[in-house]
Amino acid sequence: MLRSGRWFAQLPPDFAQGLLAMARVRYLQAGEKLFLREAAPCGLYAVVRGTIRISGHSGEGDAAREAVLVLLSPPQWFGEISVFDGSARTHDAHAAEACTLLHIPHEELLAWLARHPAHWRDLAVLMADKLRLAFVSMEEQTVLPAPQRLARRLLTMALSYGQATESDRTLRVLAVTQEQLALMIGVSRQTTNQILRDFKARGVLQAQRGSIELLDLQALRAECE
Amino acid sequence: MLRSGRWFAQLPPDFAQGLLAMARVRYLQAGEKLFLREAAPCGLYAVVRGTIRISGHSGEGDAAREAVLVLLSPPQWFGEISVFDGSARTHDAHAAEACTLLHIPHEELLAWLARHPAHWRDLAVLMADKLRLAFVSMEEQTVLPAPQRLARRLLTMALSYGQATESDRTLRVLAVTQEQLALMIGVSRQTTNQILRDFKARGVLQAQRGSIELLDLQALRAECE
DNA sequence: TGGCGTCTGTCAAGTAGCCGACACAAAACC
DNA sequence: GGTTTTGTGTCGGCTACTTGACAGACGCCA
Repeated sequence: MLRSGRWFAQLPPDFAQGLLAMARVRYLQAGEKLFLREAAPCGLYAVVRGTIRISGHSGEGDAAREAVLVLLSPPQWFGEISVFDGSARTHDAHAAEACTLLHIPHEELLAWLARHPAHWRDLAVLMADKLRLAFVSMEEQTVLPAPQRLARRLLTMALSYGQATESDRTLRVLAVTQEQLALMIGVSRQTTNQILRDFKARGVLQAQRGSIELLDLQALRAECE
Repeated sequence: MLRSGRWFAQLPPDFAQGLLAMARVRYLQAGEKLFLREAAPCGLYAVVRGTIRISGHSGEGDAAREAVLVLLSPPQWFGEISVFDGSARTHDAHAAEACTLLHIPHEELLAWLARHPAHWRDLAVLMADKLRLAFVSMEEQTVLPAPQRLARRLLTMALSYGQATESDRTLRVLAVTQEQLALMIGVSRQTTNQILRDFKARGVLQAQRGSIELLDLQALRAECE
């Protein structure tokens, strides 16, 4: 399963083995929290089953506006920033649904890397991938209107944010509510609903309760303009 | 000068020395290009004097919409993503004004790091800083209205995107046109102008042709809400 | 089985920010 | 020195999106 992820598949075998040897399996129930913003580094994670929601809450108190950064599904790895700089977590991580994770504890990983320093670079490649994605996403956010943003986000999610190696591993059904989708692309739920209705009318996708089924990836790509 | 940057100042001395030993000085005229999106990796850079504009152009042809990602001033380092993954550049880099840069060539840097693999981590910390900034920026972009976004961006630029170590090194005058500012925060030039007028009326800042002078950082912080 | 909470669909009213247009000033270029 | 270019200030009309409100549908749980 993990081997289907682009990053993990391209790791040197000894690093991949090392990671697996240090890994502990961790189960989360739907809604359970993994860590919160400002928390101390606790290591690296991989999603094996289920979905993790990475989000940030900006407004304090009752006027709290939440922004969902990303929904991580297998075989995504995450949590590496804190491994590098030892600083606090940037976001909250919650289980969007029941999850199975691999957890590589912080101290153990540091100790291992101290013995194999060349592999710092391999771990950094994971961060480089994310930085590239972040740049693309920032640019889209500033220049594209909502419908294109939504189309692109759906496409990116279907391709597991670029981590799916084989094209046949694209997800046809995305487990996401319209509300979460709205928070990701930064528009209201109502607008998201309108755009989806539009796409549905053109046979691009179909909406079920709590999930979206992509019917025509080619058409979706066309919607991105 | 470089030592006033947070990242460089915290580097282990041998890495800092190594970087300087490999560095070549490079001069750019205003408007000259350094590299373009899709270009092959050419190494790591540091701004010593002047300003580099990092931007992306999305629309092809005449309907080209440009998004300015960031304006880099001393003592910023950039270009490290391609060093890690060897892939193409994510953005265009142009000299916004006449610049002096340090350039550490790609192959040379790789060779040096091969001899000192533990320093891959130190270089990665630079990327970690940027990823944190990118996350914050993405969140702001989705949840905050334009005036707050503008206020925060001005503040971040004044603090050299978190790379200024001493607080007295904050820039009071930002060399940026309203057009560029608009492209950075993703609103029209007209709207940017309105918001600036508002800030000016409250004594937060003062606008000259091609630059903005921050008069009251505390008040600016208040505008961020 | 019924009840409640969450997700979805849709409307009407309000508004933030866009676009095109134009005037003016400072700089740059002969 | 005059001409052109580039940046700034400002207006009015228009659209996309927001907010708030409500109703129906599905799923979970007592």
